[in-house]
Amino acid sequence: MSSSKKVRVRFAPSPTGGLHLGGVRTVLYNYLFAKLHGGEFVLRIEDTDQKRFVEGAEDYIFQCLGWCGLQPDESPRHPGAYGPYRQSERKHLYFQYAQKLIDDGYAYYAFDTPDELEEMRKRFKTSSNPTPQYDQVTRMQMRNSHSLSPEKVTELLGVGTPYVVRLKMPQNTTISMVDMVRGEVSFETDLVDDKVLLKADGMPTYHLAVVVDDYLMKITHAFRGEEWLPSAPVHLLLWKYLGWEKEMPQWAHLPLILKPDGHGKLSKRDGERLGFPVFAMDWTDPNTGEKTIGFKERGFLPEAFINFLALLGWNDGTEQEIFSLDELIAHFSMDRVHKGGARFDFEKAKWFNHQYLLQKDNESLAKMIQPFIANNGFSANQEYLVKVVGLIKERCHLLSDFWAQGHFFFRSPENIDIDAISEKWNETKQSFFSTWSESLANISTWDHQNIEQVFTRQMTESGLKKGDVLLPLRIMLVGGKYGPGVFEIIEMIGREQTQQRVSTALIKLKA
RNA sequence: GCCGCGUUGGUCAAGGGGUUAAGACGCCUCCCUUUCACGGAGGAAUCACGGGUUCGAAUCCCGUACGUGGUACCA
Repeated sequence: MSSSKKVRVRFAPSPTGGLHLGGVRTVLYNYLFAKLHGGEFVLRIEDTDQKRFVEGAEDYIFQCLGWCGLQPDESPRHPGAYGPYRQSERKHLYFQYAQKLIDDGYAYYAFDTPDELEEMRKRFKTSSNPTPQYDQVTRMQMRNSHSLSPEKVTELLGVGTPYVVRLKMPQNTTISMVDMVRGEVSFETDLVDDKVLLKADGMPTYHLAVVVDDYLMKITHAFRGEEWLPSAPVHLLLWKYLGWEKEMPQWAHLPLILKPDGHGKLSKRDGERLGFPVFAMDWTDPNTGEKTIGFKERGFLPEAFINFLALLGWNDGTEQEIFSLDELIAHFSMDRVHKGGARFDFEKAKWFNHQYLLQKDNESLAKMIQPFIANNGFSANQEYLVKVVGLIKERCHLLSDFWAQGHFFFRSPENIDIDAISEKWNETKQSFFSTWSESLANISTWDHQNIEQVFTRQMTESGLKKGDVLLPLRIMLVGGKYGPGVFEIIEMIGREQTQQRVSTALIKLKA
């Protein structure tokens, strides 16, 4: 490890939409690594593709990082000494490096239009080579500063012909590197194409930008998704050609997060299909108006979300699964990151959240569920909510579950599972409930112990057993076979609500 | 197609020549609770396949299969 240099890592998203869970995990690993080594975590915005710019996406990224508690040390909003932090604002920096590569013979001008490229791919396409590349075999048949005479090139440049700059891949060379998670990996240059470095609009592609920026920003460790591994040789070559080989960061290509079922990388469509979030927070596409739900709004605690993500592809070798952020920092190491992709498991994610929910005190939980109750059109004071939380939290996995598990604390149940009691219903029960309900008016001390005592006495007098009446009572009150103790519910919802719900049910049962 | 990377129960995974192959989620059974959940006790379930190397392979090597990623003037 480069011991002398201060550790600097970066997360470099392109602001094109919601922040994917895999992106958050990449941020997390960057963050953990940086903090563990007393380094700096920088956020750089990769907005070199102006066609894909999405309004609000950058702001959204900041919000997500804020919610997760993974604040960058340097970013467009808190610039350090290496700004600007948006590639679009760094546009002027890249040309000189492209020029240097051309001057040194490592890159060249290419004048081919998009149509010509398409034509080439069509022309060389065979069944054994379905996607022909712009490479050493096709290079000389295209219009570029290798195939054209110097005079022609000068002329084309002179009249302002649009051009791109391409990297000239060397022949018959093996390029290898040591990846922090995979060990040594190698590539044959003959199989890599001449990547575009500078686009016709003067913007760099990712390939040039990532190298130039990582160099200029003194990045020491570069972590990214495994999908980048195939283009690693391009980047390796660039570091070398630009003469910065000794400054090159150490790479780590992180395993992908895969769909829970079927094939491929997890996408937001899977979330919609299977009913779970994929983005960190709600994201509304400003162009289509399409809204995608986030972990936050679905009821996750950020600590749980982070903890779950950390363990998806990494573990510290012990049996510990619950880690605070500080513990994660202390225990994290890149060489314990898995090589293989991990399937996303929403059930496990919910389990983590449940663990964190249980750790929270009722006061703070009550505050947190406030918006979820409000979403359903109800509200309650903090004191009441604290009690509700205390009664139902162990049966909630997500903050949003508090409504499903406790809606009856706020209103009469919309539906009553009458079938569950009607079969064994009889006149004795009917009259017992009727008189008991009325007698509620006489209870002086309104607490669940007392209510239960009275209930039990009357029940016995009527010749009934708990098994006969407890379930019916529960269903009258909450609507179904779930929830905390019935007498605690009665204490909470009060005399009138109880009487009302019982009488409503009694009418239905009689009919 | 080609190239890269990968492969331990359904899922996350420990284990890196000799283990009864951990643990967690989920699932099932039982206990607790006359609901559900929590909690407790159990259970089913795994080294992709084929060849080597070795006294001995989940562990090392080779091949195959499968998965996954890439193959853009997108990142």
